[in-house]
Amino acid sequence: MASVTQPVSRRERLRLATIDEIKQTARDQLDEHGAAGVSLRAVARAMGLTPSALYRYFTSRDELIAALAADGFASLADTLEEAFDLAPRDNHARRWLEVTRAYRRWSHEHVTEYMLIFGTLGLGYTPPASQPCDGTERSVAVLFRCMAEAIDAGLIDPSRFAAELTPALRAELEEWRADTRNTIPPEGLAACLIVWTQLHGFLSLELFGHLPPAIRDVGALFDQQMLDVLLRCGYQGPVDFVPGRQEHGRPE
Amino acid sequence: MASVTQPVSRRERLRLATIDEIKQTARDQLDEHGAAGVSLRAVARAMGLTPSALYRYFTSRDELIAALAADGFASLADTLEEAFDLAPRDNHARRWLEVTRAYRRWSHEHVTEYMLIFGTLGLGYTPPASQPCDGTERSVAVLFRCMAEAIDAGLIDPSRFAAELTPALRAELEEWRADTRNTIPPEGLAACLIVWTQLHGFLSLELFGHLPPAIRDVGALFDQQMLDVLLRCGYQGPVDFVPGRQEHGRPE
DNA sequence: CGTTCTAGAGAACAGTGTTCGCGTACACCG
DNA sequence: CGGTGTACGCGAACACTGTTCTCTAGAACG
Repeated sequence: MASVTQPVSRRERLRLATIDEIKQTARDQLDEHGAAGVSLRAVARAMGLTPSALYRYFTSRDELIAALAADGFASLADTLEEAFDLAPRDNHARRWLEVTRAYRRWSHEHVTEYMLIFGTLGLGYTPPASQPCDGTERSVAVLFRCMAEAIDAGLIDPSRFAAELTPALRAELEEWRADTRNTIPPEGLAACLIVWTQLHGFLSLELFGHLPPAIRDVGALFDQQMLDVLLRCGYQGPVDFVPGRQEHGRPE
Repeated sequence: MASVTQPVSRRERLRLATIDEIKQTARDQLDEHGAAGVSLRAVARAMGLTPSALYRYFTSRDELIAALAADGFASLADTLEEAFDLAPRDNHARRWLEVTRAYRRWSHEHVTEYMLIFGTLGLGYTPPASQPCDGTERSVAVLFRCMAEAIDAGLIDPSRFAAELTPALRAELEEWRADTRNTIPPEGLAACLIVWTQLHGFLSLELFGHLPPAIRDVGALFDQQMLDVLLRCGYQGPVDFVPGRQEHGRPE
């Protein structure tokens, strides 16, 4: 959270402060009027500045919004890491549920930022190459750590995926493993991708309003899917369904 | 595709023609510059019209874009229904694969429209209530029909979901079944929601560039996940993995 | 034929992102 | 401490945008 050292002069510190103020003001507008409603002029107005003054800190509006998205992803990663550390280490299903619930909670508390990250960015066009903005990798890393430790503990046996993977796909998963320097076998990575897909798919449908309106207890459905996907990945430890009350029904 | 009858006067026909021309011009801009890059003035310019003239046909820019989204959804529904009808009726896994592949193909051929539908709509803010714009229901209906027929054929036994559903959740699923007038039991609807989540989650991650770059053969991963989710829902019929070449690796 | 109404033009307003040139006050260095 | 450079902010300007008026030519209808 806090910066590591203070290698900055007073000048630099003020500069970083104004950058933060700009981003915070923009975030407020983001929450109020959505991604398209973030206006440089409005930000400047709220700060008592001239529009052109903002160009000392961001070269364009798109860069500002990209910075917001990067910050959002980092915030999500922080939340996930915290949830991971707080969750019980011995109950892998429970920890998985806690982490994914934290994910969902974050997405509800930062709807616009979530849409900024996972929806079209509100920018002119979508950035084709996913810049691995650090937050991305950290976030998925937490999810994958849940899987990896469950595998290591012998509670998940992803060997059933072996038959489903083509040789080429297996090779690419191996390559990916080498890139990210983790120790999960290709079958485990396939499992990781499945749970990550399921998690993201659910929240995406929920936040964009595509879940059936009859479902009011969305949290219960979420828990069901998150625990079910774990079971379907070969998890063999104890699972307590209907665990604890869910705080969030529907957003708003 | 074609209109049912011709209850329109000549005047009305011309009007519909210009509406179509406006939408097509806007679609071109959508593909080129993204959702945020659709400009009423540019559309008017391309058509040799005055900006204000467009307001005879759409009350605002947002309404134009909403119309584009609705059309997109309808187009997706058409594609899915066609794929469903063309697929073999006896091999449910195969049909499921064909339908989901058609879904993916459509999303690749209509990236911007997909993002318009499932990402933030490029509008000022996201419409909180998902207006059931007909295309939505038709699209998911096709997916659910795949499941329903597999259940009816005795090839899917979703009873294992029974233990995962809370009583409240089960009641809401019953309610939803009554709303949509289908015959799928609550456990089957839970299965439907899982496959729908998995499918949408995958495409959303892929299109927004969040899949690991090492995966080049995205189509193979897609097939694997789509068949796997079917198995995880209790499908017990024959499944042939590595079925046929996939035409699409990565978009672009 | 006369009336009605519609498609479109054209101007105007408020707002936007972005660029450029000009001061000025502050941080740094000799 | 005094001079100097530079980062900062201002203000005007340009080229856009969505949207709303008023007004007119012309087609459709009775």
